[in-house]
Amino acid sequence: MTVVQVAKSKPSNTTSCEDDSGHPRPTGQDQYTISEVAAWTGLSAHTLRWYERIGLMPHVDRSHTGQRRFSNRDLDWLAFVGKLRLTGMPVADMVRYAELVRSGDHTYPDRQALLEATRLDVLQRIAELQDTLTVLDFKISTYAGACPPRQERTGA
Amino acid sequence: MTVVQVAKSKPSNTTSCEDDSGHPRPTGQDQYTISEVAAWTGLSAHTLRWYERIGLMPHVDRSHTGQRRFSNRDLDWLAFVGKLRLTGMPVADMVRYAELVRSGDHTYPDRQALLEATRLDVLQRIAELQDTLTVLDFKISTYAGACPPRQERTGA
DNA sequence: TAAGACCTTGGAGTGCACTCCAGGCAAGCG
DNA sequence: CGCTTGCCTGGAGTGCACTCCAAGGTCTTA
Repeated sequence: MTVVQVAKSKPSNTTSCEDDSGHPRPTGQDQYTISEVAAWTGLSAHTLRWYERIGLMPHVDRSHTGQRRFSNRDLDWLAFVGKLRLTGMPVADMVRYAELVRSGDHTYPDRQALLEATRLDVLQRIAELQDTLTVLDFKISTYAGACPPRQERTGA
Repeated sequence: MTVVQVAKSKPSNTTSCEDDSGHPRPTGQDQYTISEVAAWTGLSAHTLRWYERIGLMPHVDRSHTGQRRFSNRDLDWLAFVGKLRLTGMPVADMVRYAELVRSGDHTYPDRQALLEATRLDVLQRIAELQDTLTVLDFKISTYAGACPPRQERTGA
């Protein structure tokens, strides 16, 4: 039934306290133009500016002429936001999380709660998807000729 | 993608060649008003009418006064559509599938191809979600106090 | 120094999937 | 009979997440 497995928590080779925020970036620099970041993240430059405007990005550095210069830290944040986005979290909630981060260390419990709620959502969505997979596989097998669905009785 | 909301549907344990399109429905009848169907599917009456309008539903029977009377077959179809919706398939694609069904048996290969493509999407989405789970678990573990992230270096 | 690619802004526009509204018909009840 | 509840229609409105535009400044390469 083509199961893809649920919720294995991370393989975790790096379980140390040190995170990996310093890993090498595209150009090896710490200054990226908006189009470089767009290419790297897959987001459009429009979207990156929009993220900043709505408070989903910390304030991005500017060159002396006012152009954005993204740092590696910004890229890390964007990568994380990309993960949150994949979970289906609404942008408004991501903004809320960003606000918590900006508010300082005393928001740790709130942030943890938010991520845990998200985690539960993800778990549920995975379960739903696996359920659809079962249905899909069944339908596909009927179309595969093993069992021609006379008259499309289920309507599908 | 952002798949939102559910619409819990029948468990459907029968996996034989015989489909289960005749199993007992809420009231045991074969005639349901739009509000009964809305309650049962979790969709709004508005949405059900809209589905019919855009061609996502086969033509629904009407009472002598023109009110919709949904059949068990309609409910089956709706349950399947709910599954497709959970996969994140755009409504336009579901309509396309519905058109194939209406076109007759010679569209089996197309339908199969469509479902197989969807299946692959689902597999990929599950993989993505499991990936986000890894990230989420790691973040949560840092907030859990085992290892307070000094200075929020990763930005999260 | 000039062309052309790239960046800036606020605000307007887009596409999707609903969601609601106005105005009206129909059935059941006291 | 009037009242309430439920349903009908076409079309307009909503919320989200972008996406694009106009008008202009900047950077790079020839």
